[in-house]
Amino acid sequence: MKWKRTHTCGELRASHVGETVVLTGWVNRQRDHGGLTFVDVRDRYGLTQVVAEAAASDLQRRLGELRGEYVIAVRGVVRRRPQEMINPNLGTGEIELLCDDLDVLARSNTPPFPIDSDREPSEELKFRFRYLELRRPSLQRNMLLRHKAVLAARRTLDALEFIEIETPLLIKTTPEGARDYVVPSRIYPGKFYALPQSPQIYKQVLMVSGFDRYFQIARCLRDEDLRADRQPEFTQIDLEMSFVTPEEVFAVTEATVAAMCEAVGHERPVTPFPRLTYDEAMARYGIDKPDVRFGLELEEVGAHFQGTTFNAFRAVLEAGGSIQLLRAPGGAGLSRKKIDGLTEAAKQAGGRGLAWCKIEPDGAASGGISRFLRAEEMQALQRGGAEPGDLLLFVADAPRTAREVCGAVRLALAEELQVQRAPGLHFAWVHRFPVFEPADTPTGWAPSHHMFTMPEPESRARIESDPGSVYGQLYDLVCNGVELGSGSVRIHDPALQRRIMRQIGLQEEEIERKFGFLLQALEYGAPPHGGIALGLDRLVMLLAGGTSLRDVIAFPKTQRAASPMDGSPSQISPEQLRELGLQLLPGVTEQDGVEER
RNA sequence: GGGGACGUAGUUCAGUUUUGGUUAGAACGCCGGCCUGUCAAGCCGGAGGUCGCGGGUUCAAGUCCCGUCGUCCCCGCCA
Repeated sequence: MKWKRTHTCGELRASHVGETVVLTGWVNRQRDHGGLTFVDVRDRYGLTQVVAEAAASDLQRRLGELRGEYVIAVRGVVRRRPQEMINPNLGTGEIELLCDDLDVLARSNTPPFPIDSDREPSEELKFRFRYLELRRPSLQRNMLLRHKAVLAARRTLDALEFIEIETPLLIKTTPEGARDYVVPSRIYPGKFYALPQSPQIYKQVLMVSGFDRYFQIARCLRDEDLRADRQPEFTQIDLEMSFVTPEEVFAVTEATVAAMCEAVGHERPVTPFPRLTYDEAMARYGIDKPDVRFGLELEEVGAHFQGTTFNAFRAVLEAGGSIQLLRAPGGAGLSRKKIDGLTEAAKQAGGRGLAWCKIEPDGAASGGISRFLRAEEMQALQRGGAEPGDLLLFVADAPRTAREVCGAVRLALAEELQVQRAPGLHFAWVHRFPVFEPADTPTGWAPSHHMFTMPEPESRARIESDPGSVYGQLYDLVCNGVELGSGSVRIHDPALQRRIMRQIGLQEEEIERKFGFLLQALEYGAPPHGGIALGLDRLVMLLAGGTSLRDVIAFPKTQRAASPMDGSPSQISPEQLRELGLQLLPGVTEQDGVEER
């Protein structure tokens, strides 16, 4: 390099007029007018117009030879643009650089897609040329936003006396949960490490060690199928505190999240965040991660139908089921086809169907199940707020199913009606979850979150006798219907921990083999502790206004968990396999679908 | 594991169904020329195609059928 850069491409203003400066960057666009050539130089800070005039004809010829994405250094004098040539869309639009010399630092092939364009290339291309995709303004912005958010989190947690400690990536495989990514051991042929699904056990051990406020920006890996909001490797802001109640975890989390919002230019959210219990969330929204930006809340209307002659409702009520009502104001205008679409949503959510009727201008019910509705039932519904023009949707089923199905219909209905959502980010806590949920395990129960959650004291006696009624000190942070994080107060009593493990069907031998080290640690003075893990990628996605984690992760994987840029995953050599004591099953090499490039 | 959408020039797409039919188009980009105030510069000219890949039906396939690969969305899965 002939010169050192003196300013960035987003920096120069009218106040710099007259200074001789050096800019470096990529050629964004070049406009050759014959006797006058403009080159826009771009770096991550902005764009500056460089100009050469006929007076310096050789230089102008060299500028004219520049092509898109060439990397250059330009030296020149900052000059004010003529008044009518000021570009108000550009931070540097008041000035331009009158070039006196140029150094081409690197040439570039014609890029496979334009960097400076709103037109979206195919996902395939963007993956293959991820480094060029990252050069585009939207991802430049998102990466910067992510950096600022993480920095704000670190600063906040540091100020609150948290210390950042790294935990291992090569750990022991644990049962339960997601499928592990596994790493073969060379030194112990036939044995494997697992990559962590979260630093859960390590952070609990750190509490035993006396690091009473720990955090980590932790990479987590889960070998499960991908979604727009799910990558196989993702990042959590993982934190754990000793001697705490959920309230203190809430306060720390709120402070951290609020600081992150503020750091990236969002309004600081009002704290404390609203809270609702799991039961309340299920009763009002039919889901444990409610989108509270709009109403359309569920209503239990079983009581209205005690004497119903409508068989579908009567059978459900007699079996102890529930009837959930979703009232869609103005929904009477929905076509039969749209209502069928909602019924489809109900079925997809595990429901048997959707009962509905419309309220006519005169207050009478029409369509759907209207002919089964008796006068007193209609009156009860009207007292409950049903008005002319409404569409009433009913889900009758076992209580839990009825709510879940109705919750799914609620979301579909909001889409269908294009219900106005409150703008901005709406955080909320959902807490007091059941510890166990019915599952296909030897005991019929699995942890609803994870097995380290402290059951509420009053319900501990029922762990064995009535697991479904055991509530835990468990909490989720949700935002705009997205689950952002989840945490709990943990069990620090080894005996209680063993009871929970047995209740989810772990055998004594298994407990010792897989969790013996944790249980042993708990025998040596384990403080009461609790914490939370926040999905950093999802939070940043919301802050950035993106719709996919690919928008906020520099090098994400495709839906099939591959990285087309570098070609991972890839085969390993026979030597590597031999060294690890591994042999591939016949046929697996042919199944390798990753295209060589 | 299952359901759906997409794949045509360097890129984004039209053409594919209704109807298989001569030489597959557009815009942007690229290459060359002209041009002293552009900033999505303009004007003139040019090059550029394995219609993802393989097979089949047909006198004839971008178009119909089967398979396969890739990308995306969803279900299952994700303590």
